[in-house]
Order: sequence, then C-alpha cells, then structure tokens
Amino acid sequence: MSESSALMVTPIAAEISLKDKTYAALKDGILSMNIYDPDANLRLDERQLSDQLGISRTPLREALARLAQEGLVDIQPRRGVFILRKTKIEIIEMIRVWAALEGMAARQSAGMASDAEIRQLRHIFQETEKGRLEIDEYSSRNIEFHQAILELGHSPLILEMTDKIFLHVRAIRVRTIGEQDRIARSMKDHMHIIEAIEARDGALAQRLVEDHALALATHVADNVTYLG
Amino acid sequence: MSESSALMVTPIAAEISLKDKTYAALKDGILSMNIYDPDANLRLDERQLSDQLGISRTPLREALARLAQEGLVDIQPRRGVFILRKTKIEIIEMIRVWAALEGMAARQSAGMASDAEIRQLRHIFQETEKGRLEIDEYSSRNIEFHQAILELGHSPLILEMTDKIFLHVRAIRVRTIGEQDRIARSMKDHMHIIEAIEARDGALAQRLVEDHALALATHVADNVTYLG
DNA sequence: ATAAAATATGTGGTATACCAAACTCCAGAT
DNA sequence: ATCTGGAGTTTGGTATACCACATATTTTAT
Repeated sequence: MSESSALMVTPIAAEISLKDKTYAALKDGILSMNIYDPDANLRLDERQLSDQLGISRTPLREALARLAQEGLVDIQPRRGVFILRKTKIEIIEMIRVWAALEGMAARQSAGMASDAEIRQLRHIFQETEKGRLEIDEYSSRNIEFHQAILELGHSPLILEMTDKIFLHVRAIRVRTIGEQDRIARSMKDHMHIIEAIEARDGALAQRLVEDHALALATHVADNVTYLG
Repeated sequence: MSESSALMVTPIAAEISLKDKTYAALKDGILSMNIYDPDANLRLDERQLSDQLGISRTPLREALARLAQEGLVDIQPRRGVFILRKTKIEIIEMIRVWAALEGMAARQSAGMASDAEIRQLRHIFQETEKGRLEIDEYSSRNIEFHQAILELGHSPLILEMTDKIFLHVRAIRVRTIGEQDRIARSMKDHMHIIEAIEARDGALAQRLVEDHALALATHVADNVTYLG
C-alpha cells in the first residue's frame, strides 16, 4: 500500500457477475450475426461455449435461460440450445405491439411532458431541413426520434418492453427504411406527430404514432421476403 | 400385453423438468400470499427452500432467475432473494400498458375475428340479463370477457404479454371491482365494446377498450391506498 | 462506556461431477 | 438394399462442494 497525498479510490470494478457479463456477450454475439443466413449455425453448445468464454456451465446456463425468456434462443430439453429465428408473422406482431406501446407513450407525453422535453423532438431533425440526410444518418435519427417519444411517456415499463421488442425488430427496421418514398412520408408523419404533442392533443398524437408504426407493419407484410 | 384391435399408446408422462415444476410452485406460492401485509416475510432462502422442496439449489436458482425476470422477485447479489412489492405507480403503469395492448387486440379483432367468435362475447354475459350476478361471479365474468377480447386479436404475443401483466394486477383487479356503480358502468362499457366489434369498427372498439381500461387506472390512482 | 477492529457466520456466485435422455452409427438380419 | 437393434457418444438436467462477499458478533483499545 503506497502512501500518497491524493486519495486513490479503486474504481470498484462494478462487480458485474459472470452471469450478467455472459448474458451480454451472448446477446451481442447473436444480434451481430445474420441469423437468417441459411448456412448459419444456430446450435449453441454449452460445453464448447463455456470453454470459449473461460467460465463454467453454471453462469452460462443462467445467461442462456435469460436469453430463452427473451425469445432469442430456444432451449429444447435434452436436445440443445438453438438461436431462434423470428417468422415474418412474429415480426409483424411485434411491430403492432410496438405501435400500441409507442401510441400510449405519445398519449401520455401530451399530458405530462414538459415544454422543454417536447422542444427536443424538433432538434432531432433540425439539421435535416438544410440538405438531405444520408440514409444511414436518417435511420439513426429515426430511431432516436421514436426513442424520444417513448421517453416522453415517462413510463419505465413501456421503455423496458419496447427495448425488448427492439432487439428483434432492429434488423428489419434498418433494412426497410431505405426506400426513398418511405423517408419522405416518414418525415411528414414525424412533423405531424410533433405538432400534435405540442398542441397537447394526446388522442391525436396517439393515433398518428400508432398509424405511423402500423404502416411499417403493413410494409413488412407486403415487401419483406427474407424471413421464414 | 393384451391383444386388442386398437392401439393403446401411453400419454408419455410429459416429463416436466424440476426447474419448471419449481417455477410453478414458487409462483403459486407467491401469488397466493398477501405480499402487502407489513409483517409478511419477503425473504426467500435458497437453501431452506431447496430443503423444503426436496431438490438441489441448481433448478431452484433457475426458477428464481425466471421469477426475477418476470418481476416477481428481486435477486440482490450477495444479499438475498426478495419477493417484490409493486408500487402503486408501477401498478398503474401496468394497467396503462394493458389498456394499449387490449385496445390493439380489439382493433385487430374487428378486422379479423369470425362472426362466430364475436358472438361468443355476448354469451359471456348472457345470464346477467336475468337477475343480478354475485360480485365474485361478475368478477370472473369480467376477466373472462377481457380475456376473450384479447384472444379475438389473434396475437400470441399480446396474449403472452398481458398474461405476464395480469399476474401483478390480478389482486388489484379483483378488489377494485367490488364497488357498486363500477359494475353498472362496466357492463355498459362492455356492451358498447361488443357493438363496436360487431360493427367491425376497429378504431372505435380500440378507443372504447382503451378508455375502459384507463378508467381502472384512474380509479386505482384515486382510491387504492394499500400499496406503497 | 463507546467505538473500532477483528472474527465468525451465513448467503449467493461459481465450478465440477454425475446421471439420464437422445442422437449417432454400425452390425446383423431380412 | 433396407430395416432394426443396440452400444457408444453427446448433451442437457441435477446434485454437491467450495469460494467470496456481506452481515452479525465479539473483542479490544481508547
């Protein structure tokens, strides 16, 4: 122990349990691979994984159980653990649930968000007005906007539920935003939504947000073909 | 082995894992106790429980982890496992999410449920017309009605999510239904909802269902005092 | 007598060993 | 050539042992 004039506190390392670290690592891994590649290996081997991660099977199994609960993997007793592919129907269901939740958040935001919070909504697209945005840039602004709406609802539960859904939908969301006319329509929808919230019209904001999200569901239903 | 003209196959025992049985047992236990009693013991001891259940800690811990994910217990690292009390705010949040989900189910039901399915809705309250129902009876019919709406939405995901929420809200739901004028108002709301679905008016059905559920949220906010 | 420090105890986190079910694959019979 | 049966292997389910941290208790110094 060295004596120094300054207090050196150890960063305390946060003490994340192995279970949680493993969970995060697996989730990242699953989300970063293209699980819809027909040649993808969807099978997860407990022993092999525990070797790779340098941990025992116990925390690994707890992490897998959690992933199973969230619907990312399927644990078949005495059979194995498999990364779960979502069917097109399931994706559409998720988008609809998302629509309901974001709509409710919008409704609540009109009643309880501060003026300052609402002003932030316009800032997200501020740079858009001068010059077109790249598609990637627009996509992330788009996600940011919807996240902001959700936060304005001041409901931790809604945030938690939409976070979970977002895991499964994110890939589709990014890919479908690319089409040209969808960006223009999307921007128009967004402005109407902002106006409704500014006018403190909860019912209208809810309807607009919901219809906006449901349009994505319809678009996926009509155009996405690379899902089961 | 008796020789018979028909093949008799054994139902194959289903082979429920200890983990699942433990999960079910703990969930029943937690749900059947009054966790809001100030003297309630909210601490769960892993070793003691594994002794009581006659199993080892491994499947017990998997069951506890699942309960933690569903929000029924809180696992504090190196501290212990505690049954989680829901605050009034959390309950209200759940009711609002419920409202959004049941509303979406109603909206979808108007578009995709069969006439036969919709007719079932009226059957639930059929006996109500002749003679008043007991409060208990009414309460269960009420739950049945809302469950039916959810099923008419034909969305397994919505059913799954509302099931989870129902766990936490059920106690409040049963207790608050008791007040007299709420039954009359509730019945009227229900009839309007049925009529909207029969008319295939999804937007109206959604609004009615949502407002009906949100009225419960308001009622809880104004009247329930036995929560944190 | 009080407060701080050392010690003891209990609890959850992790590692490991063992078991039973399910799959694989090959030998042998038809 | 195909089907069946069984031994061997693989893999998840479960039990148990050990560890580290948190709390409770006791001791000791002021």
